[in-house]
Amino acid sequence: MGRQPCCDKVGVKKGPWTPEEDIILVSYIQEHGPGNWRAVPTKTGLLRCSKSCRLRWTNYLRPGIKRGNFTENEEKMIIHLQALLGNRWAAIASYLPQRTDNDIKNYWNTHLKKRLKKLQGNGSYSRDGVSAKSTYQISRGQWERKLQTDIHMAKKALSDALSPEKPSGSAEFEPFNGTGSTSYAKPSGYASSTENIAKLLKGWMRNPLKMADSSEEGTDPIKEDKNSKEMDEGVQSVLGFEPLDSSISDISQSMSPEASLSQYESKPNLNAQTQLSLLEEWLFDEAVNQGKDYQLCDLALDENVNFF
DNA sequence: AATCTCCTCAACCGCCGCACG
DNA sequence: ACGTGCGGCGGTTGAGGAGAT
Repeated sequence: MGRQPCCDKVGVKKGPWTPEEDIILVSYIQEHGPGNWRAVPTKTGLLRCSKSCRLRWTNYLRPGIKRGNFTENEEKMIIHLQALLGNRWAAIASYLPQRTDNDIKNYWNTHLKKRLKKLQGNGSYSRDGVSAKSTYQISRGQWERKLQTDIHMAKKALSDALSPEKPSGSAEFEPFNGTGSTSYAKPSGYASSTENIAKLLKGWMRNPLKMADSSEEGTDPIKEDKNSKEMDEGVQSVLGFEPLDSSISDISQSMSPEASLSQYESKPNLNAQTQLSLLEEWLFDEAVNQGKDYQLCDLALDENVNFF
């Protein structure tokens, strides 16, 4: 009596999702929220495995996802974090809230790994991808422990902030439950985002080529929507600064509260009680050296808790 | 213009950990 | 304490696109 398969292998559709399927899934999640994936195929009539539904949502349809065109800072963060954490893509993705673990994994495998290999050949990088000039006294084990502490503290701070007994200004952005393990309260921000996706998909159905083109150009139609503006404003209110330029904006967007909160079970964020720790300071060192992201780094330093 | 090769990335597979009864 | 089921994660695959010949 082995484990029941997650889905019947017979009659389950595989392969690329169609816009129609996306709409069905998005509509369902808009109404019920993400979670209880096992019920999704039966409730929606989708001939898809529950895992496939979850994956499609988390990697593609979820609001706040940024696609394509990794910025230089994102690349550096990925390289640093990969060196630090290894192939723990979900953990790495927790520091790039707008990127999915799948995206980061793909980007690493297709771009960064090769590039680092080349650089290693030139002697610019050490074996594990960390710049050779950076000799860190702190062991990887210590970093990992501290990272876990960071995440734990962020989770605790967030759950404190969001608990109904302790209303807080930082709870301005209601989380939606990415894990589906608890009941779902539909926040307005999330709902409007999902509406946007539904609109997007409707547009896609009407004019698939045009939509495909725009996505290929790296333009995220969702960003064009007013919800995106709301997100930005939210980011600014949380971060307490206005992005100076596109690179700053990139980072602030990567710290989007919606995206962060959507995975708040595992993602640290820049909430009032959530500190950017030495890790983040370290990650942004190079950007700071390039004269970028001063404000974000300052924030990191201000909020920093000294663990050592 | 046709064919081949390489690259990208969405999606699948299987394992693992956790929650729950 | 144990078994079961679900969700999550990382590795891998393969279809389709882009570029080279």
